[in-house]
Amino acid sequence: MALYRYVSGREDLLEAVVVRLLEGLVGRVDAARPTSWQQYLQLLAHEIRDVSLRHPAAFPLVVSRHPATPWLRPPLRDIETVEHLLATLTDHGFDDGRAVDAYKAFTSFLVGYLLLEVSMRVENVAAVEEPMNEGSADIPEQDDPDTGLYTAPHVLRMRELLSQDRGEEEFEIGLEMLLNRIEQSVSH
Amino acid sequence: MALYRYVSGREDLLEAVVVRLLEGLVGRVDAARPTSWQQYLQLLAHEIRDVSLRHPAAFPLVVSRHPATPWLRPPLRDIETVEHLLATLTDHGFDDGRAVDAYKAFTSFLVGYLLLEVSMRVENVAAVEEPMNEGSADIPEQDDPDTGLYTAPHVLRMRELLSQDRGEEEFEIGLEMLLNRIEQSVSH
DNA sequence: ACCTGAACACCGTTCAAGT
DNA sequence: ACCTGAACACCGTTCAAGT
Repeated sequence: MALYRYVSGREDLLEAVVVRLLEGLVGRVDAARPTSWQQYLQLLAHEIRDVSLRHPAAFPLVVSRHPATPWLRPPLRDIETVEHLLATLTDHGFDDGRAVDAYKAFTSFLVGYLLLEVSMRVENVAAVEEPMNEGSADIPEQDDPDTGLYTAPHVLRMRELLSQDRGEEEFEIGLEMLLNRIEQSVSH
Repeated sequence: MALYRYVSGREDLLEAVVVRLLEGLVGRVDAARPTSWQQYLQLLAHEIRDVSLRHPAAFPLVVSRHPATPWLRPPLRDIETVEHLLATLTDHGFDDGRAVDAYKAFTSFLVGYLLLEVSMRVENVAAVEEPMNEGSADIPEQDDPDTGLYTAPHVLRMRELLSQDRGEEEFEIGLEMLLNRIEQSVSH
């Protein structure tokens, strides 16, 4: 209860966690002195990915909490960060429309990749930490051959590939593709 | 309390909601008799987008609930749907590796775009429906010029563009780009 | 077969007392 | 200035009674 001296309640506490996770982000990107907008976005993307990997259980908060205003998009949830991003793109010759488009595509990309990457890890961690809170009875054990997999030969065959974690590679490829797309849009 | 006759508890209830939202999806895609894998993925993507737009408040559940097994990725959370997708890609000449890559990229794309699109709508709806549960005191009104925006000229200038909802277009463009990328990977 | 009141555990929050 | 016990409201869940 002592926490109530520092935060106004549960919501405020969670908000503070999110702020804490993201603080210093822009500063670290700046410190690396990127020379192109591509490098800038790449650095920023990796900083955020690092956050998500360091705090896999908390990262969903960053993504799912409502930002202060509806036009700020997770995981770039604060004005300072967005200002910095838009300013950087503008400096590199983006007009307003392309800059905003790039911001939106960039945030969607980050949410899509990082949320799924992180949720995979959290599930496994949680499964180990809490020893079956309600048993695996609710969720049918679908890797048990007689509950459904035998009617799903493709899934069965590709199971190894599906559970393989190539997060790093996939992230890199997706990011590269995104940058290419933005590059094309910026040169008409 | 009468619900406890039908579901085993809160978790089970939420799971049932998710199942309900997604049911019939594969069937509707099938009914449209897609002739290429591109068309198949496009139909599937639009079906899921329709779900998210019809149920913006419930859609985050689809995305954030742990699927039955860690190698199933939201929003394609059940074996039948994934089997159908993998089978379709295989039929169209994908090897296992590319099929799985396509599945992963496809789900990441859907999560990224739809979660952000939907969260924008929910916030506005919620803001209207519940008349200020804790006042706007916690969240500093950042569109008020003297709380931060005056130090963020780019954000201020692009504000209209940022809050514009071009969900449909953005989704279409992103999907097109994704399909192109998969196409390239499939032809080496 | 289905619903419901009362009770319980649990969690977020408040407040009056403690140091 | 900071922490804490007791109390309260609220929610998920159970169970014994109701029809």
